[in-house]
Amino acid sequence: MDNINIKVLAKELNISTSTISRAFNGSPDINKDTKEKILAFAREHNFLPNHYASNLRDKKSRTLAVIVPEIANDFFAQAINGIEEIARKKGFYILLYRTDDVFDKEVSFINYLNNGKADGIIMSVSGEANDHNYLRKLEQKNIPVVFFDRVYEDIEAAKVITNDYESSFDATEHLIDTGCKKIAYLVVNKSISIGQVRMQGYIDALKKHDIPFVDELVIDCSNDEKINYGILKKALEEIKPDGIFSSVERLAFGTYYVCNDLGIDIPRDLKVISFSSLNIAPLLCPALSTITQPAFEMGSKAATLLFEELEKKGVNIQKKEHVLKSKIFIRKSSGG
Amino acid sequence: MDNINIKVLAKELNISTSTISRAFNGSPDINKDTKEKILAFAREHNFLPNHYASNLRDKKSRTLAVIVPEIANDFFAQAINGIEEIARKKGFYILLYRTDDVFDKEVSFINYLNNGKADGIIMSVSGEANDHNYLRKLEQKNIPVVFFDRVYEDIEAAKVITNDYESSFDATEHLIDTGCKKIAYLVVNKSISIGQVRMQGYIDALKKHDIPFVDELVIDCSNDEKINYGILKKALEEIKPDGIFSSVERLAFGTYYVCNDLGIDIPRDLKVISFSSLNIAPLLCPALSTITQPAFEMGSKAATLLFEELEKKGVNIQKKEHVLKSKIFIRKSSGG
DNA sequence: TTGTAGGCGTTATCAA
DNA sequence: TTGATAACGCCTACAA
Repeated sequence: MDNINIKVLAKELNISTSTISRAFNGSPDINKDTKEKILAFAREHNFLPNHYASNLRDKKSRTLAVIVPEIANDFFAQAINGIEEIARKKGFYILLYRTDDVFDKEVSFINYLNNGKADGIIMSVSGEANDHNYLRKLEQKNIPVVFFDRVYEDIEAAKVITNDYESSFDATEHLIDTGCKKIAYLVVNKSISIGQVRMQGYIDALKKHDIPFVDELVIDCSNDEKINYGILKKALEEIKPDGIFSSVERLAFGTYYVCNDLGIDIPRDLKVISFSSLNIAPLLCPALSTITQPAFEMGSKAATLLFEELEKKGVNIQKKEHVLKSKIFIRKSSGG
Repeated sequence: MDNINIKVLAKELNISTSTISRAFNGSPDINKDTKEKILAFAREHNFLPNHYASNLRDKKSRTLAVIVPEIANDFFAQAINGIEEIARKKGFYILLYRTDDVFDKEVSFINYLNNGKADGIIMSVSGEANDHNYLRKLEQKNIPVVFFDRVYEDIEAAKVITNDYESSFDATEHLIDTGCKKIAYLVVNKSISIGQVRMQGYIDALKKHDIPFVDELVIDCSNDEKINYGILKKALEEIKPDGIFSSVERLAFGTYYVCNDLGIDIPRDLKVISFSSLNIAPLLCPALSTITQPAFEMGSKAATLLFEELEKKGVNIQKKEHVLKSKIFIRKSSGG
């Protein structure tokens, strides 16, 4: 009995394949003893129904695709945990894909998902918007998508985001309150929606306090640590800001490194606050003030919304933005 | 043309299904023009061959299962990246599963994988060894397994580990060299192999320097931050070690928090070194001395070994331990 | 180079 | 409560 399957089992037990199948699917139409006999025999022979055959019949994979720009990142790792938590309760598994912020990888994976690999998709988008028709194809196939954190505005789907504008406004205002006059905004990709929203909060806070917005203070960085080091060093040396509002955790770390090397004292010479999901922000030198998104909750919320869509029966789910709140933690890096 | 498939395409194009199939599988037995016509038409109608049907035929899923205790953890996140890198090159995708260090979850997932969901498995095991027969079943199904970091000694499989004994010995000796007389060893689960190996390095380093091993200095912690805080606080207050060798990153952080609260000065009163994959260890207060495993490389090595097994043709792959080297970074927390 | 046809392993429908 | 049978969508001998 090498390649065991339902047919072989049926023959061995002198039972039909339908009955075997019923034993595995919690069907009520089966005698208890028969079922037990089948399951016992199956266990003994290490048999389980083949997923691909089942999926082919059911057109269901019980798999969720999760697409994120990076994995080795506190925010995304925690969000994945949140997704997994919900998925697990539903008996679903996670197919994980990392885009490295490369648009083409996102497109190719989405296209790959287009035929049966996953029942639904949860994603934080890679980058700036070009043509999003590759996502629209999913609709035709009834594969729902939920965005979290980084979204495409032009795609109709459930979206889980945080109150980025408000947090950014508050963070910037906090820096102003501590006396900063020249606050730089650090961003990785100015053009993606999240970078823009956060920048708008920054701009409006400046405006409220009659501080002119200076283009030069928007420091556009890359995904490469070394290049960023150069950019940040140059900015700190030449522009000499007295406050930093970083829209991305990594850039705050970069700032720390540069400050260490240049002998700039945080918070005396430079106050820093950053979006960050780092648990040990209090242990940094100095403790980093953070705007912390509820990463885990965002993940679980996104998964919950996805399951609502998957389970809907004719009823239409609200494809709208669901806003969760970030928390601001003032610590020593901004004088707290 | 709602539910499109190879048959529908065939009818539309007046071509047989086999030819359609050939167009998608890089078969040489097809006219170039025919192929182009088919692919163009398919693209236009947003068609791709169904994975489940293909997998069912081929008995291949082009999917790798990755099982880790946690995701929101620098070591595992980096290792997953390494795995993904290789998998991607091979056109494989990642099914991710987190065990939370719960043995039963590991068993249930492995059993789930037993029939077709993945072609191979890369795992860092959850916990102490009980009965590992659930893993042996995979062999029967020709689903290869590669372990990394945390392994089961009694299962024959390729294993990617680091020179833990040596690193632990060196780290402990380093603490001794800086003058520590009373070094505590922090561990989460004494009984799993990795905790034991690291402890042995610690013990042997003590022995070499004629420092008696004291059982009380082995601090066995849990997976719960709060409980650990209590354990560590008690240990630091009552046992008053002058050195800490932590086998797990999290416990070093816990130590930092306790020291902050108790006013214990690192490194003056207490020197600390820890296994850790934290990138920003230099930014901690004080900068943390670390034993850093090559997490990314471990992941990519594990994946490479797995593919060797998957691609083997009759040839037997060496199911042995592959040892990569950790690096020790001496920083301020241990007086560096 | 293309077409025919059988089967991959499962499950739902229908009949018994 | 059980069994026979026809799909699910694809791929690969084999034949043409």
